[in-house]
Amino acid sequence: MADRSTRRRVGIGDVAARAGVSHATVSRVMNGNTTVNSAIAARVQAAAAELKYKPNPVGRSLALGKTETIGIVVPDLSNPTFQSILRDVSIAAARDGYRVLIADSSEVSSEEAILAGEARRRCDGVVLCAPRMSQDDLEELAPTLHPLVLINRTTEHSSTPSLVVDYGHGIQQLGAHLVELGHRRIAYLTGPERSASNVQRLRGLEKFVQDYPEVELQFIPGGNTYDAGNEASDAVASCGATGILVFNDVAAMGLLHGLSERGIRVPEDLSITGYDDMPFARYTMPGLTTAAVPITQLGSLAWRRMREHIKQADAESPTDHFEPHLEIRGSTAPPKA
Amino acid sequence: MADRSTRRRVGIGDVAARAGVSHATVSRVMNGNTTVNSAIAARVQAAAAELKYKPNPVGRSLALGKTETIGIVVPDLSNPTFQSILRDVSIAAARDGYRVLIADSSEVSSEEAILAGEARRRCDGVVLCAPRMSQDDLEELAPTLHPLVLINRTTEHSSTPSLVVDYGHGIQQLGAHLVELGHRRIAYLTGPERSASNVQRLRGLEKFVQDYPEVELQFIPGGNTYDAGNEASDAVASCGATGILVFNDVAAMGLLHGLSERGIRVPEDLSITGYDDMPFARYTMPGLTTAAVPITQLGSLAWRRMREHIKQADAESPTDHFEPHLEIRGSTAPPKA
DNA sequence: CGACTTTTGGGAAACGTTTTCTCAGGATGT
DNA sequence: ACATCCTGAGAAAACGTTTCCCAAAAGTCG
Repeated sequence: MADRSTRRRVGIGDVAARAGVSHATVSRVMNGNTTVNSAIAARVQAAAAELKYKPNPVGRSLALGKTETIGIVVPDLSNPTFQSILRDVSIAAARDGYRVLIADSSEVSSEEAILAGEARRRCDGVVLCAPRMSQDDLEELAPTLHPLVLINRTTEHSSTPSLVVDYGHGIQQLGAHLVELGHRRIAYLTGPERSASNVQRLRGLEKFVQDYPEVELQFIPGGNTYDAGNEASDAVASCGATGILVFNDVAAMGLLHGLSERGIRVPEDLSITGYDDMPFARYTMPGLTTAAVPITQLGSLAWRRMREHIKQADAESPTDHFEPHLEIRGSTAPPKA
Repeated sequence: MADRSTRRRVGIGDVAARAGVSHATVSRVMNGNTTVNSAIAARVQAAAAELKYKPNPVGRSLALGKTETIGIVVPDLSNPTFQSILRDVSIAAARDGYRVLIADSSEVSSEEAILAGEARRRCDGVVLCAPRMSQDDLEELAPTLHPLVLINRTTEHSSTPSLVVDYGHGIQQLGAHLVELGHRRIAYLTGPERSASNVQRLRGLEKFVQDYPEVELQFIPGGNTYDAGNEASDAVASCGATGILVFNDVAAMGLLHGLSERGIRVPEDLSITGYDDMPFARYTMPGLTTAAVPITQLGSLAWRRMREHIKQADAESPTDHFEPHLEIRGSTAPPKA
């Protein structure tokens, strides 16, 4: 079985034998340890090159106690927001020689804790996007996961860096925008009920109605998918509002499509806003007025925080805030007289 | 340093000590080996549970020679096609207890081989999407990567399963669709020059002009991004063609937007087709006529092939073909008289 | 009740590295 | 010429598992 003439991977021992030195020396050379005679080093390099030796990362990880990999837990990889985060984290991490292991919890929040734990065991740290996890579960889980970076969540225990988007503020801006255009009857097409960012939007809307007592705000159950937005079309069409705040761009696009099929024109008959400013938001017709989340900075900053905590367990753990800004496009206009 | 009272992770040894048995027995219990007395097994289970013991996957991987992880190399995670593949592969693999490590080559084809090699060393197999890699490089690389599954590429050496979309056929269908609508002057807005799937489209177009000698086909340099499509707007507007075949949906959407800004109406003034049928293609206004690539089957089938080869190195290696089908929406119509 | 088989669990090797410890030998200083 | 320092490389331990090999215990059969 240990037949080395057959297809066994070339190991450090093979290089050592070929260069006529010990394992240890080969290891030293491969890791740029300078305490080795340059003539021998050259011989080892040559042997390694001839055999095309590459250190086995698993053995390396075991000895070093680190994998140079981080895990990222997302609720749904088909969601553009998480795709974007994943991509940016991955690129930022790659720049520092780290890789990313993905764990898609498929929106099953009970899986998130398990997946995160498994990921953590395989990786040097975890980036956790768990919008639905209860706060209690999060508080319990977080300490076991360090180094940990949270996206859009925070914990009591302050040693975990968080990156949070101020969803409440963004929705207020969108609401204010509609009011300025003259809308008084406004509806919010909600997101997933237990989503943390949906709750933030609801809080923002509470403030919004305080600031503008003249508006009449109603809530229509929605979701965070195209289909959810699309299926809400009838409810939206008959609700009497002239301006619709939709949970996110994806649902807004579903709604946009549904309305167009019903002959309702946007923005002439109804103003629609999205949320996120995902890449395609500008490509709808009309372009979607939305709150732009500066998602690009988010991924790379997440990695920066992660790196700091990997290097130094007690690094500072600030909560980074991201302010969405209004992106006004064609889907909003003054209401019909 | 090996101070076990401080924050060291609980290992198999701790469980063994607590249960009053040896490492070996704990390992047997954890792996469901039935040759262990049920009373002792229960004791071990209890000890493991009390200590919250979870086997260290790195040690496990080293002993077992497998990581239960596969790598996936993609040229660009912001491309919806690869996002989709990644997601589906990830979900399918997760169902069998495998994880996915991502490697984004950022469109740098010289990186692809290196990334793939590194991924392979860390994983039990690699799914490779390398549309730009030269055939020679691919032939040289492929044997070193097994188990390997190729997306949209094939190799001579027949032990590598491939999943290929017949891009040539799809573009012929799109062309035929335009001809049937009455278009005679048609342009192809090309993709990246060295992209394998672009080459396939070009081959398909050769056949297309043979089948329809009456059409006048011209080529306009484009790309695979929104911006590339958008920037080609002027060239497209002034080329005299009435129907435009665009490399993919993303570029088509960029073009659509650019044309709309210039006051050119689609499909009244110009018919546009995309390619891929990405999720948003139906949400543009007008909806994009496109060749739908059955991308969902692709990811899960890729995993199935991978699993077969992980289990059994000499498993069959078929080339799976995917036929795009025409998806006719609002962006195509008869040309102006 | 003894010989022979079967269970069962421990010891030790294996997986492929890195790193500490140790010591040989050359250089240096006096 | 001798003691001392330093350099550099090998031996061995460590990382955390799984699994092979064996011996002891237990069971079976005549």
